[in-house]
Amino acid sequence: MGRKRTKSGKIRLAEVAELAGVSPITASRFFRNPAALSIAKRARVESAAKELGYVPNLAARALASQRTEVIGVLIPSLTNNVFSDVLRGIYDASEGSRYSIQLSNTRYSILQEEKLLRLFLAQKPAGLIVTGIDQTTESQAMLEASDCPIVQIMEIGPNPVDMMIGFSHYDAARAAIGHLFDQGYNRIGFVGARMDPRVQRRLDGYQAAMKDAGLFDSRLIVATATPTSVTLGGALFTDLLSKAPDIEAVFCANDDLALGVLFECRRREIAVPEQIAIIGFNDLEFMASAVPTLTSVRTNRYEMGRTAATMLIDAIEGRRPEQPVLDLGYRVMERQSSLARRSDSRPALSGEAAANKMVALPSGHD
Amino acid sequence: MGRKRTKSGKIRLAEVAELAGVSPITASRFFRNPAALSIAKRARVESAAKELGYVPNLAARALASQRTEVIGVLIPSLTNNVFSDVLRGIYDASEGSRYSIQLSNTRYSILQEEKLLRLFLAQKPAGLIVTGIDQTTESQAMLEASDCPIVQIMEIGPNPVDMMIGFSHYDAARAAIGHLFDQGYNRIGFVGARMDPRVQRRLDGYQAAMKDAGLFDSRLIVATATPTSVTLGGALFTDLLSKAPDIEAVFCANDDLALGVLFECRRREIAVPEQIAIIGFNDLEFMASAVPTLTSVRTNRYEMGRTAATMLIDAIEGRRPEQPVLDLGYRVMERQSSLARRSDSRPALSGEAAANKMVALPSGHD
DNA sequence: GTATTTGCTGGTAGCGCTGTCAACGTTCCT
DNA sequence: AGGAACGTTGACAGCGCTACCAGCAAATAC
Repeated sequence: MGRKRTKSGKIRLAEVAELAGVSPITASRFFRNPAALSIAKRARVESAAKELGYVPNLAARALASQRTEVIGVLIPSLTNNVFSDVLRGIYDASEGSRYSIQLSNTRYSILQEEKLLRLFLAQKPAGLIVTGIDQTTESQAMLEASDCPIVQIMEIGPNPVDMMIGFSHYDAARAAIGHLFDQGYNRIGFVGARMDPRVQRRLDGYQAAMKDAGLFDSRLIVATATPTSVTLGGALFTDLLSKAPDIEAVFCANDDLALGVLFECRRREIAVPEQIAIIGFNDLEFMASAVPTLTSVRTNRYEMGRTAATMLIDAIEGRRPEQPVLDLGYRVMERQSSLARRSDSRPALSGEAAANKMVALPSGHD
Repeated sequence: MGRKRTKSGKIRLAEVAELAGVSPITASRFFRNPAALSIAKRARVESAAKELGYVPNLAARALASQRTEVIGVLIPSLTNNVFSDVLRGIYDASEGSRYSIQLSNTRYSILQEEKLLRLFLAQKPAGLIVTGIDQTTESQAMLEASDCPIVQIMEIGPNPVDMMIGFSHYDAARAAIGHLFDQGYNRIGFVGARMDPRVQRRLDGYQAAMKDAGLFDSRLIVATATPTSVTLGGALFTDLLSKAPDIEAVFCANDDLALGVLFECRRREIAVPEQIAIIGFNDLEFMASAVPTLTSVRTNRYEMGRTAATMLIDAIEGRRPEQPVLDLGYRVMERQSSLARRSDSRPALSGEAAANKMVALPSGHD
């Protein structure tokens, strides 16, 4: 027990090295690149570390190596369950790796994002995951100047800072409206909340589709900056009904709103889809078990987070992806709430399986 | 521009000190305890730091001071929206403070929790937030031995490691069942998923209430270890119906299950609450706008997270709370889905406001 | 007026680890 | 056999900051 001089037996790399009978630097290498050691020493260091319960001091490592093993993640909201799926993917992918996640919330403010970015970058993160493509020019410049890999998630656009993974919200919205057209609905309302850039692009897609079909009418649009909720869905739908009582279908910018619309229909005894069809966005779990089951645009959020983190870690470790921009696409999950119109027979409440026809995959964008 | 020798103009504390005309140590003090400086130097250092855009190197600080400004948070799940509310509270409270949040996911495994705890503790966090009171004895020992403040969240129990904030799931479940008794329901089923310790204690509360009333019947209980979902709610309810077709009400261990039960009732054309009453747990946002509106037990998750982080930061900075164990209570939000039974008149679909009667607040526990 | 306290400032010496480079022994090649 | 190439190891010198203690001036006490 005379090995360590510090009180309370602090285990440093030096202690491990001493027990293993090697120099500290060799022990250090064991943790960073075990392959560089001979088999014998590798085993000796390993068992010494285990015996002493050695845990490396990350601060010292970061200071000495001039880099951290932190992946910074900037997302606009913790409330929105869309992001909790993405986060789950990110955390899952980071688990087992040496990297730890540092999460910050921009609250949908690109100025706040810029501030946080400056803070993050100063700590020399190993990599960065940022949401969306609407950074300030200042943020843009900082990201360009930084020497760590960066992944932009949630959507794809023309000028990736580095890597990018997401899908086209514009195309996805067009596909949703296209599906409703196919099913025979023409007078389609739009209900949106929060109206962040991605929701805005969904609105753009909706508008373009409606205009192309010669069906555009501004009275069909209800949008608010208020954060989304199920209750709000009901309220906005009520609004929409008063502006356009003759609507045949509603495209909801997210599933919470769609559920609110469904409940409001039930409250008003409006039959879905016979009187009004509903389509949501994101395909949260509950959509498939609602009554009627609710059509939605599936977005691969968990996979997006997971792939983003995996790509990032690969890039950090020098394995740059051959494809820096990944379009994860979307998929219109057709369910009862958007069954074909003007069929005289009441639609049977059958299972959804048969109705899950794939309408679009990778959004063949840019 | 000949000030700094390092390439690319790295700004260290020394640069700031030089520009301000003070020693590095004085500059250092400015950031840790400005009050210790004379007014004049304080201003000089401040403007020098701003001019150079100085950002402290956290790794160096941590290494030199032997402590970090990291608050470790251990939660069992990122999927469960209960935790996203708690997390939002934690992040909100940490914002503006000097502390950053380090989140890890135990996946409902106390062994995983133990492993993560060891990792965290080795980095000397400023404080720790852990979920629940069911740590392994080893974890318990590590927590006791650690010298940083610790808050246990989500529930309260007899032996706090340090601080504790939550409520009694047992009492809350009893209150839910008590409410159903009051409304005239006797044959009450239990539907639970995941069955983590807190859900288990809700089940215990349910069982105790039923036994006390002489109404216990094991066929009334459907519980599974499967993670919760709306769809699962429907499936478990189907199970329950087959085991006990004569049930009058269902207590769902969480709101997702409750929504699934509601949809399943609709699918089977079972009138709620006329044929079967429903009560959920957590009072997620959608409960109040479902049709019928769904009764639930409100738990103050955001406040719990926020208060936990605030208490922790206070404790870190030496302001220990006078009350180390905080019971945040719960509240049965009475809504249409549990309207009084055997009233011959169909219950009117009135607003919920009047029905929001407080049944219980702080759970007067230990 | 001297002794003591207080407030502010600076010097020195690391915190625990890793980057760089040199040196060693071994194997392989010509 | 001699030299090059490789694989493996270690010495040294910091990374940027802060703990500790000493020093100095101004304020207070006697």
